[in-house]
Amino acid sequence: MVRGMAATLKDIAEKVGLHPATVSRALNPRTAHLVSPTSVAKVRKAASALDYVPNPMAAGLRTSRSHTIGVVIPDLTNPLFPGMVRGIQDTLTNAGYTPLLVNTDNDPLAEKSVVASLSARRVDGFILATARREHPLLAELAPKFPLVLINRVSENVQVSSVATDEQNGIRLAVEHLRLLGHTEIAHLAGPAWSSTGYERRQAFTRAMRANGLTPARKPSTVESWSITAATATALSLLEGNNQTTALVCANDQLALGAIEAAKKLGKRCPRDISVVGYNDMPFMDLVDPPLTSVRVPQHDIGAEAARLLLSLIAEEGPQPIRQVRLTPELIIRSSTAPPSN
Amino acid sequence: MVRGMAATLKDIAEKVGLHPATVSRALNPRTAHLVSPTSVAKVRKAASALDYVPNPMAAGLRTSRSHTIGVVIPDLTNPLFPGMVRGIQDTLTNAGYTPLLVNTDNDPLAEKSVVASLSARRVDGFILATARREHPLLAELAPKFPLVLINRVSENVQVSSVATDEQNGIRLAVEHLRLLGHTEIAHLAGPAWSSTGYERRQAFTRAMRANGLTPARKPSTVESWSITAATATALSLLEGNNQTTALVCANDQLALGAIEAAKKLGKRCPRDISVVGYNDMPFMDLVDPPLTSVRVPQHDIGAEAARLLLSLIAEEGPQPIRQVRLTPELIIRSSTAPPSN
DNA sequence: TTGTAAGCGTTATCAA
DNA sequence: TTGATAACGCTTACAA
Repeated sequence: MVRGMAATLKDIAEKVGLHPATVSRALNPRTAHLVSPTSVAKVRKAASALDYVPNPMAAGLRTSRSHTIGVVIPDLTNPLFPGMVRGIQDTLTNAGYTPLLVNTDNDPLAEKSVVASLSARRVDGFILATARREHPLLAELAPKFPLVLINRVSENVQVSSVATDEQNGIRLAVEHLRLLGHTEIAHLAGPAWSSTGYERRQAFTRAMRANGLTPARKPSTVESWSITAATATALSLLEGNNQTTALVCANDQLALGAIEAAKKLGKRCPRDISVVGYNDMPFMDLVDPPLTSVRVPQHDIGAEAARLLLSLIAEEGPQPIRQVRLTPELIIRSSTAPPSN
Repeated sequence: MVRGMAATLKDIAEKVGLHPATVSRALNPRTAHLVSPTSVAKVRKAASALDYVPNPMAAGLRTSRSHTIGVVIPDLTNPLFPGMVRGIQDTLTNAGYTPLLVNTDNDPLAEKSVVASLSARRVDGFILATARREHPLLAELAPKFPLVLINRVSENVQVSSVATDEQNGIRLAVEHLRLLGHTEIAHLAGPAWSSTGYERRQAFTRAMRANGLTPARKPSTVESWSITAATATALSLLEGNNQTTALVCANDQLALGAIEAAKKLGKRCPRDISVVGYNDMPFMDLVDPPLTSVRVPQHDIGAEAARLLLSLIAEEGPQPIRQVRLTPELIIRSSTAPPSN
């Protein structure tokens, strides 16, 4: 078949001597029962003989559903996201939906523009993995679209979400360090504008208290989720500080930066300083030293978010709010050890 | 504005007292010159007042162009791809196109089905990053769609492509090792079904000859692009083999597997064996030891492929074939050193 | 410069 | 059980 010449309902109708409307009904599982079995069979045969594929633009124009989902993430090259995106893709594709993936680079302006272009494409819903705590778009989007947040929850607006239990994850890290014998534990926190940065910082304070510990010092906040920024902040945290023996980091990039800083200061990880990361991105088992990290189930988060969104889309009437929390797991490797002094 | 109530051309037409067709012309940059400047101004104002966004399904149905591009990759969670995909996304989005991303997991059946679903969506073209040498779909797709291959070229079918110069990349690796003093150099080759595996293997033989060297032994072929498979193959390559002092690996995963195998055998990298990777994926500077690798410009490949595809789409008449080769670069780190004996 | 009218391929309503 | 018809929102000859 030549491009631009795909078979249509009309072609099938002519071939089998039925009306296009009947053919449409026969081919649509939801309406096929309205058509006589004989006709359905004939239509199906003709359809496959003609290599018929329904035109989603025509169907969408008529039904105003695109079977398309906007997936908004900060940055695909951040190794945290590919796993989640695949979870989303696998689930949506199975259900006959197509994800439209965009990046915001955590820039609110860029986010506004990509979300606008997704609305223009008439997506049927959104999965948002953007991490800013301030999120004006959310209030704007939530009433208009089925919506699921991943890897974070909303503080103000009532929206559905799939995230890990940060309290629990950070608690696992703190407990692990306490059990190793650490008491002087500090937190390398993520950016204050970031929802995970904020949540994990609070979780740290709480987990320390729950373990009967006092933080070695006020958490140091890294200005962006990057290794280089983390190195700089960790440098000033660790320099001339022989008290702190362990560091709970708000994600793996920060942990890598902390290890880098320790190396620069002539400290050895884990001998002089234990470091725990968060997310357990790919290859964290191969860095030097292999990183102890709180694993978040990336594929599962994505898959669960997609399932949840599809159920919201299927929902009649007002959108229910569902908040799913998945359980993180501590992966113990070689960046943590008992304190040496 | 409430969901499902977006403004249409007709709404604007009523507001400004013109016909919808005129409004359409005024809003379309390609036809705006046919409309009086006064009308254009009025229409533009009304359009933005009503938050008008064109409905791509309606436009697409009429023009049979979806402004959508199918992007087919093996697996998004392979760190080689996110950079390329972002290059594609950034370029396509700027041009008003939306990429539709799918994974094949290198399974020909899965590939067939995802490509079918993309055709069903009426994509305007394809970017294919699938790596199998046997590729029946290619011959089928090429006559029907504008098409660009990335990270590989086609052996049989004439299609456009953007890839790095594998000859050159492998040559950089071999020369680097020779300059360090290695003469007993072996190749850990990628799967034979894979086009890069095949190309790099050939390139290795040629580069050795060009450097006046004889390969330490016949290349060992790894059955899949995975670290574990590579570990197994490298184990049997290195075990009881004290002759080989350097390994050129067909990609970074294989290099990581080779290092793992060396460790298991009590060999130290780079002291006992030098290892070179290919691709220079993210974090290869942080593994142990930091990996010397041939860097391929991931973002550039994606961006260039998108630009090329857009130019093919704009082309009238038969599709020209353009083969772009980008230059790789050797990143020297600590997995290579002079031979110690 | 603008209006008219037809049609892209589908689905939903109504009638037979 | 099937057919006729209209409509979704847009573009594009063609006519005025």
